Amino acid sequence: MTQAPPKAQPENPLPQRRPRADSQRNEEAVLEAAKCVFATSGVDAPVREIAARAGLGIGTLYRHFPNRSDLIAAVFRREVDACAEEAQRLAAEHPPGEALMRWLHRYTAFIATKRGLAAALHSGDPAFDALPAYFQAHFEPALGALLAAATATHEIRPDVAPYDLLRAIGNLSTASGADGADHTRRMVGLLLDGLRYGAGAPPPKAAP
Amino acid sequence: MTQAPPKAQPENPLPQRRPRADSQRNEEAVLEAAKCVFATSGVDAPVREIAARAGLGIGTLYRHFPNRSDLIAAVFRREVDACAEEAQRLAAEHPPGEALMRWLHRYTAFIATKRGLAAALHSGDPAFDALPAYFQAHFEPALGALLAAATATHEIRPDVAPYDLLRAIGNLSTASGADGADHTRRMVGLLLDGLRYGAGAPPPKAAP
DNA sequence: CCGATATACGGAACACCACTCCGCTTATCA
DNA sequence: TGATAAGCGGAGTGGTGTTCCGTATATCGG
Repeated sequence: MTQAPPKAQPENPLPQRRPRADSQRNEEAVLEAAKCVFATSGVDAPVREIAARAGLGIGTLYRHFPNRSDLIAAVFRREVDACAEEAQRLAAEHPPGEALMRWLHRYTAFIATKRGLAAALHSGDPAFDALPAYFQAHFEPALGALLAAATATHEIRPDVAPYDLLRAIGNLSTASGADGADHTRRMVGLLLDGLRYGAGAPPPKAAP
Repeated sequence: MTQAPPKAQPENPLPQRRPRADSQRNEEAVLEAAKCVFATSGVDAPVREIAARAGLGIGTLYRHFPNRSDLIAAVFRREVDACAEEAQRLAAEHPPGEALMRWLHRYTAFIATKRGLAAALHSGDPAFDALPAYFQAHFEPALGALLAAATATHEIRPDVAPYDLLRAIGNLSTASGADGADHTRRMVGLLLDGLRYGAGAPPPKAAP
């Protein structure tokens, strides 16, 4: 009597049906729409606006992201992934020094779009708790590889840790106000010149 | 015909009646209530909560502060005033070195309550535009006087600018996370020890 | 190929927010 | 001590994030 009937019991622990294709497509559409809306209107943009841009109902959006902060966190992770992957691509397509410089500018652009998000990070919402670790786990190896390659060719000095550089650029980018963007660009440029300052020797092979 | 009637025209440019006593009392009550509510619930606390704590209607609150950000800015200015005034009080009641250290800890406490506000400052709301200047205009002379006095008695090194110290403590206080408060306290302590490091000589009179 | 059914969709409805409006109250002053 | 302008209170407005549930549809056993 306490046993389940012989059949017609849906297996709870292992749902067998593969996820619906439209569901995956819609989640993708929401993320893409949210990325655009956050970029243009900031992270405080209404959820309805995102749903509208994705061409979906609000209910659908909330099915995929139970609340606003989950959506913000998902978009953030997605952009971290994209930026970190670009490090590999740049390393494959350019010489080490140039790949490094290109990526650091790419990273600066990434940080620049995260002004509002930095504030949200300190809001205490548990959805954001894991983001700093995610950030570090992806960017530190990405930059580490670029730095190692550029160090090996003596294009940059060898004594700069990836994490320090990530943080320094992040902090420089918090400068805001009238000429905030300009000030950031100049200061980051100065920092990157500093990277090249103590290099061993410009050409690939030159050792006494 | 186009002229005004000979009398009974209220003078527009110079309102003669002195402001009503209850109005001043209520404005004061709103500021005090807002200070408490912001401290306990953060700057995102509902306006209704502040009005309720002040024992007033919402309309009354909005009569004094046309919108939320005006109220936040007013509370901020008020706390800046209180903290800056305390510098004078401490200078009068303690020897220069101790007055300086006590005030810097007071300032650190002030900064600690401004986590959410720092985010609001970058929100683009024009009500906050003048706050950084207000901040600097009050704190720089306050700290400058304390530093000068402590430098004169050789209790601290003479080469630290007030503005740098204010900013450094502010930036150290942005460290958040698991042990954010603790980390801030340790780092600020270290910074203040650094202040004493290069002093000329401990006692007031000792010159070779 | 074709129902059966779990899964996903859509948007009306809800709770809460900042902010407005206007009839009523009250402090000020002649 | 009125007359009257200034101030007060809170219901109302418009907009937000989030929930709920009837409807539509992709998947899969037959």
